[in-house]
Amino acid sequence: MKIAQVSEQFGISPDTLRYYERIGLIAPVNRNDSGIRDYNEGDLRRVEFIKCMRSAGLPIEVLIEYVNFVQQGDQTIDARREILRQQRHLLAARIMEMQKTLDVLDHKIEVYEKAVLKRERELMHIEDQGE
Amino acid sequence: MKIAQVSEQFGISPDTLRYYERIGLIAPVNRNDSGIRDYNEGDLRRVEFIKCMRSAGLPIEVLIEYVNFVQQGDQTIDARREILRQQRHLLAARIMEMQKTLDVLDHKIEVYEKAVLKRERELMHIEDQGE
DNA sequence: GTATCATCTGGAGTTTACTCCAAGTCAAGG
DNA sequence: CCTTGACTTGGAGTAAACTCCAGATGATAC
Repeated sequence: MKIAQVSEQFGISPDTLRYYERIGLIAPVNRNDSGIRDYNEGDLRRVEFIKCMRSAGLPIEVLIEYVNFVQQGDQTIDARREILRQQRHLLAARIMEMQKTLDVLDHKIEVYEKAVLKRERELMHIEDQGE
Repeated sequence: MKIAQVSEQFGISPDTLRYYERIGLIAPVNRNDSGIRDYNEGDLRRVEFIKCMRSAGLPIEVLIEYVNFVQQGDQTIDARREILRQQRHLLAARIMEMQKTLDVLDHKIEVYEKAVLKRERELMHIEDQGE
């Protein structure tokens, strides 16, 4: 699969895909005879994983460390699991914080809606008086 | 309340607090005779609100627009509510995306834990044979 | 009264994560 | 054969949000 299609499929620009490869976030992708990237299934799975993690805000640096460990084989399983655990922890905390903010927003929106209703009632009142 | 205490209370550096004021994210804070900031209750509430919104990732630009509307008084209530609604929508979407990633992480961690158990069982097996 | 400390300002520097660009190569269509 | 278009590279540029700094000032501790 060529880079344009991968870009399409995951909503990541070709520039970003090449950038990820350059910095070692995605292992080097196979090329065809003329040096053009041809993503295989493994590449696609890796891209999808990175897309998922990045969309939740996991830092590139941490992900590079993780994929480096993956490439070093089974003796790094403990280290990898620790990275994932730590990131899971941070992510859960961020979700909770965002949920709090969501509640605050909901409350504020509600207040604004009441304010609008109140103003509308007042306007009607003025019209009533006007009639 | 002086800037160092505010910084302490909200976990925002003095530099950031001054920066927020400079860019109009927080209204100018009152100063004492020697020109030093003295945050009053209103200031503190505004700082807390900004802290909350920023911690959930709402862009500074949007928040500046919002606080500008607040300063323009009641005729901007509709606009303000619309900003909050839109940001609420975006935030909810981000939370859902992060929740998905959290699930993926949990699954991967579980797999790693099984892998470790498997390896441990194998090691024990080898020891059994060794005995 | 002087040394230290917190604060002030405007401006420059940093970090993270892309994003864009120029110049070059290759394959296919007319 | 020539043009068009997708792809390549290395490197430069950008955006957002801080973060740091130098130089000045004013207050506080001894």
